[in-house]
Amino acid sequence: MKSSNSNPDHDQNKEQKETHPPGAPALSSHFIKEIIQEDLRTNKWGGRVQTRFPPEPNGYLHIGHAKSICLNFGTAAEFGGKCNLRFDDTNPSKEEVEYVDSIKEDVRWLGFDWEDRLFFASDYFEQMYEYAVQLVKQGRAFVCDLSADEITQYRGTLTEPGKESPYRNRSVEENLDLFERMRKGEFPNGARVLRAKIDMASPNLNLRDPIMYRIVHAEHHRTGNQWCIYPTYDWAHGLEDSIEGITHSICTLEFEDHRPLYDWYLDQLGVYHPRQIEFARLNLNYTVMSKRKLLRLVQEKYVSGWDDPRMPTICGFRRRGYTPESIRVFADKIGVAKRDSVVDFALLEHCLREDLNKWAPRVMGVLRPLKVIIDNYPEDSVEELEAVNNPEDPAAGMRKVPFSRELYIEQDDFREEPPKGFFRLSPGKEVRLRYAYIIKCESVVKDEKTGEVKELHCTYDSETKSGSAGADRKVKATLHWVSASHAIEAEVRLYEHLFIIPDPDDVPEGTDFTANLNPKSLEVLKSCRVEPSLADAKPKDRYQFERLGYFCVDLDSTKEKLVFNRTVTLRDEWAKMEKKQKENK
RNA sequence: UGGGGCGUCGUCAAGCGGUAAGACACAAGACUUUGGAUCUUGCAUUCCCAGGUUCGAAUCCUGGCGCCCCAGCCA
Repeated sequence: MKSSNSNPDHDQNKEQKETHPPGAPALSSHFIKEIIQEDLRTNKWGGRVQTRFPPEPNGYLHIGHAKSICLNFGTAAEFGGKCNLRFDDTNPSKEEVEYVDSIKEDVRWLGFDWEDRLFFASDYFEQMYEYAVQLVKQGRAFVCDLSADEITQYRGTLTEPGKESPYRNRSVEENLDLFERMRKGEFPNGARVLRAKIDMASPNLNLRDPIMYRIVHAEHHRTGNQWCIYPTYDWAHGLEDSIEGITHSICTLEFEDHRPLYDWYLDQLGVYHPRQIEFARLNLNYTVMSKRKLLRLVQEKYVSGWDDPRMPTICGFRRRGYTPESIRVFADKIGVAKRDSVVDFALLEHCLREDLNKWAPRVMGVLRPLKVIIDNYPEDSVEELEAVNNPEDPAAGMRKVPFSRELYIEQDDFREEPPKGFFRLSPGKEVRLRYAYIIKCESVVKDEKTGEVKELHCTYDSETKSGSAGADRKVKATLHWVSASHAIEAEVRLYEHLFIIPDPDDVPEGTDFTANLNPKSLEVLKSCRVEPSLADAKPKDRYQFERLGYFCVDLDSTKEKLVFNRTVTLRDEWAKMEKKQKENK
C-alpha cells in the first residue's frame, strides 16, 4: 500500500481522485497478530511473514472478503511481509475469467498490491499430481471405484464410524496404473476417485479417507483440456500454501475441522508446512453475505446486477460511492476474533462519513424542489455569492453560487403547520438561506384541487446578506437552495438497506430471505436541481449535498443528464426526533 | 447422541490471576450560517450459570447451560 501525506485536491472543477491515501496505520491488535509476533520472536519462519488471499473465481467479492483481504494484505504489510493473490481454481465447472478479472480489480481498488505475486492453483497441477503419486507409493492413497452414493453411505454418520472401501487395499502398482489412466481420460466423470487412506472410524469426518482427485471432463479457464482430473480443496490448499512458502494460512472458522487433514497431507509428504489459522467471517445486519443468496438477488432481478449500489459486493459499494479508505478503516475497527458475530451496518456508515467529511466538496442540491419567489428581490438581478467548498478544509477554497429572485428549496424544509421542534420554514417564519439572506414566508400558493403546496412567496431582508454586518441576526435554521434559472436538472437515486429487518433470514415458515426485501431500498428522483458548479461532474466524483448526505456521480451519468447515487445520508437529528414522535403516537 | 469451535455493554471488541480499555449505537448538554462536523458528559459493582482454588478470578480447576460448524467427487 502506498502512503502519502499530500492533500488531494478537491476543487470541484479539477479531477477527483477515486481513492485516497491510507491514513495512519492500524493499531488494533488481535490474536493472529499475536501469533505472528510470537513467531517473529522465536524466529519460527526465519523472520518471514507470508500470507495469501485465496479466492475461488466463482463469484464477485463482497464486504466479507474485504475483511479477509485487509487482514491478509494489511497484516503482512504491518510486519514487513508479503501477501500473494492466489486464485483457487480447482473446479472448472464453476469458475470463469470474468470473476478473476473482477476480483483483481476489487483487490486493487481496496488499495492493495500483490506486485508480481499473482498465482493460480492451476499452475501447480503437475506438481500436485506428482505429490499424489508419492502418496500412492507410500501406500497412503488409493483409487476407489465406489460411486458417489456409495462413498456417502460408506462414510458413516456423525455418530457412527464409516466402513472401509473394498478398493482400499489395492496394490501400489494397481493404484499407480489406475491413477495414471484417470489422468489420461480413460474413465468418465465420477467413475473413480483418488482417496487418501487415513481412518474410516475417525470422529472427524474429514479424515474418513477423503477424496483427493475427482474426474471432471470440463474445460478449465486456464488449463483448457489439459486435465480431466482435478484436486479437491483439502488436497490442493495446503500444497498451494506449501509451494508458495506461506507462513500463516488464514481462513475462516468452518475450516477448523479441516486443519488436521491440512496437517496430515503436508506431514505425509514431508514438505514445507505453513500454519493454518482460523477466524470468524464477517456478518453485517440488514444484508446477506452468502454467494448463493447474492447470486439469487442478481439472477432473479431483485437488483440490477452485481454492482447494484444496494449490494454488499465490493463493486456495489464502489458504485454506491463508498471509499476504499472507509472500508479499510472498517475492517480494522471490527477486529478479528473467533466468535460468530454480526456487525452493525451503522459502523460501516460511520467509517464512510468520517472519511467523506474530511474531503468531500460541499455543494447545494435540491432533491424535491419547491419553488420560492422572493417578491421584494429585483426581477433581473443575479448575485454571485461566495460559498465555502469544505468547512473542514480551508485549503479547499471558495466558489460562486448564483442567487436570484426565483429559487428552489426542499419540500421537506417547509411545513404549513410546523410540528413541535420543526424550525425550518413555515408561514410567517424566518429562515436563512445558506450563503445568502434571511427570508420570511409571506404566503403559500396551493393547488386548488389537491391542496398541494405549489410555491411560496417570501420576502428577503437585504441587510442580512452572508458576510455583511447585518448577517449576525440569529434564526433557527439555515436551508440549502438553488437558483431556479441557473440550476441543473439531475436524477438522484436514493438507497436504503436492501432488507427491512436486521436478520434477513428471520422469516416465517415456507418463505425465504427474499420475503424481507425492502420495497423502498431504491427510490429514483427524476427532477432534482443542483447548483451549476456541478456541470462538469464526472462519474465517480463525490460530493456532500449540504444537509442531505454524500452523493456520488453514477456510471450512468452523462454531460446531458447527471445521475447521482446517494452514498449515505448525513446524520439527521430532526429525522430522528420526528421518527420518535411518530413512534410515540 | 460423535468431533471441532465459541460464550465480556444493544452491537463489535480489549483483557493473558491484581480488582472491566476502546469503537459504534443510544442519552443529555455546549457550539454551530449544514438540525452536518466538533466538543463535554453519561452508559457492564460485573464478565453464560453453579461450585471450587487463591489474600485476590472475566482470567485457573470442576460440573452444567447456550450458540455455531462438520456426513459435496464445493470451497
